[in-house]
Amino acid sequence: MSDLFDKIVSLCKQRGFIFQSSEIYGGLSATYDYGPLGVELKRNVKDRWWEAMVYQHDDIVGLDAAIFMHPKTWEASGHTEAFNDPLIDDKASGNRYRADELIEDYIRGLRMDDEQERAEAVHKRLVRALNSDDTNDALYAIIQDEEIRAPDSGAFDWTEVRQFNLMFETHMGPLKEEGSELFLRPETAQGIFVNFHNVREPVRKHVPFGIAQIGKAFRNEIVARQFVFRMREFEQMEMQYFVKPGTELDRFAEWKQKRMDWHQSLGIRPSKLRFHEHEQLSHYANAAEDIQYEFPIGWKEVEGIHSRTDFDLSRHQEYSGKKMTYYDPFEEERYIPYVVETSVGLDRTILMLLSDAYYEEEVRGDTRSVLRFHPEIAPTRAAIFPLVKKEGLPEIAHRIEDDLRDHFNVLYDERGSMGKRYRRQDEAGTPFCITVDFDTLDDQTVTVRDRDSMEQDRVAIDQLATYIHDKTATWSVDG
RNA sequence: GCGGGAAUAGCUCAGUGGUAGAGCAUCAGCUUCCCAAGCUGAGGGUCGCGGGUUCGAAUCCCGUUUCCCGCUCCA
Repeated sequence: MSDLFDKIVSLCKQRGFIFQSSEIYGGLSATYDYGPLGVELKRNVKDRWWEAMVYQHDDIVGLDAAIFMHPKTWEASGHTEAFNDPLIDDKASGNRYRADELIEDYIRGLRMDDEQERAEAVHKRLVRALNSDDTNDALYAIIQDEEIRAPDSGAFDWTEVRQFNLMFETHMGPLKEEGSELFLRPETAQGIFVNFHNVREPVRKHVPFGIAQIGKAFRNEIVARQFVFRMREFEQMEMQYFVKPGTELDRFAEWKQKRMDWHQSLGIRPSKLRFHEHEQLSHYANAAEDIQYEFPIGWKEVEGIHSRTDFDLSRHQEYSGKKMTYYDPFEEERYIPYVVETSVGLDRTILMLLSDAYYEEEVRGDTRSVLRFHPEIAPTRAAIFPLVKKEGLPEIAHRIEDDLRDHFNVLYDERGSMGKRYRRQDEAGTPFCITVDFDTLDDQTVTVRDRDSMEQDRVAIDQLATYIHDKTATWSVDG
């Protein structure tokens, strides 16, 4: 783990951004809590995303679907099937296969080669394996004994057969009885798909239009690590854009660019962002690219943009028996819309912002740690200090604090020396520090110190809100 | 999940069988007060948790939890 990453994790704990869940009980794996500063940062990012997606597009509306969904949802989406099976990985290619299907394919191969007896023997063994108490080991033994090779790489280099159960299970109702099993959603997207008509009809939208949602999702990851990068409980910001089949790739290109622009609008350095094309597409996608950020731990995915075809709506139509078609009154045609999805990890975005904003610099032989957040997402917009805590300066500072509260999240601090107070706010990422001094008593002006340049401006008290608004609007990464 | 390493104050760490420490941070007071100034003082740790060995365990042994590194998946 890199030094920089460790420093960010320490700072998060020390300043109250993010810390481990249930720490007094020894912590809970891959689960983190957002403290006072973290929750402000997170809210600001959510607000900014909602503003960019919902308020800036008249063809996108919001939704807040429940975390619990009918179990059939996950059968339709393919999650039940894909994550409740005996899976085996080819170490050579990294591809993952269903162990039982691998063996079935092998049996088909034997039959094609006219080795009927052997095929029958393996088939019997497969049936026994699937009905045994120890299916995984039994399947693994067949693959080993028959020296079944990976279909793509031709390699014979397998992991163990493992039962994957990616979804968290729980029970509806106080009795844990048969048939009451529910899953915590592993993605927010399905809440959008199943509500396609419920949303579209009341808001009278025509295709193309989108539905946006921010919410928690849960995945029982085999390996969940690297701070908030991969958690078992995490938050997604997703938008599903419904389009006419045949137009999806143009929309895909459009959303790719819009989403990249959004990340840059947060103040993220463009050189640290890139697109990354998927090498293999999911069964439901006909185009997929990620937006990656260069974290201190390497290039990692922050957002996925996928052209999901009509897979999801078709499957829900099939499993629910309800029509998921859209009638276009202008073209007078009926079809199941295609979907372009933008899905960004909120916690990953937070980690990206922390990573990108963190700087250490030498100031008069001393090291200054500073989080150079975009002022609009900084947990605290401005801090107000009296130069000394007497001679009436605190009273003036408190009056400024009260005035600015109507505009921004602000904070008052009179403890410690000026230098110390500035440094504290640097580590919290507060972009502006306002100091009431003795001149204020005569001319009603204060100093405003800029977090990034450490330079000060003299500003009239009644101009402070305007000054901060202007500085916020013109802020850029390079200052 | 498998293999390897680690866990001592809010943070970073020292302490290898004999009464728990440092720096930073936090708090109070003084101060000539605009970039972590100085001085004085204070609070805070059953050394991750449980068990064992021992006269005595932060230190040795076992288990467990959490974290880190590799394999893997994704938001």
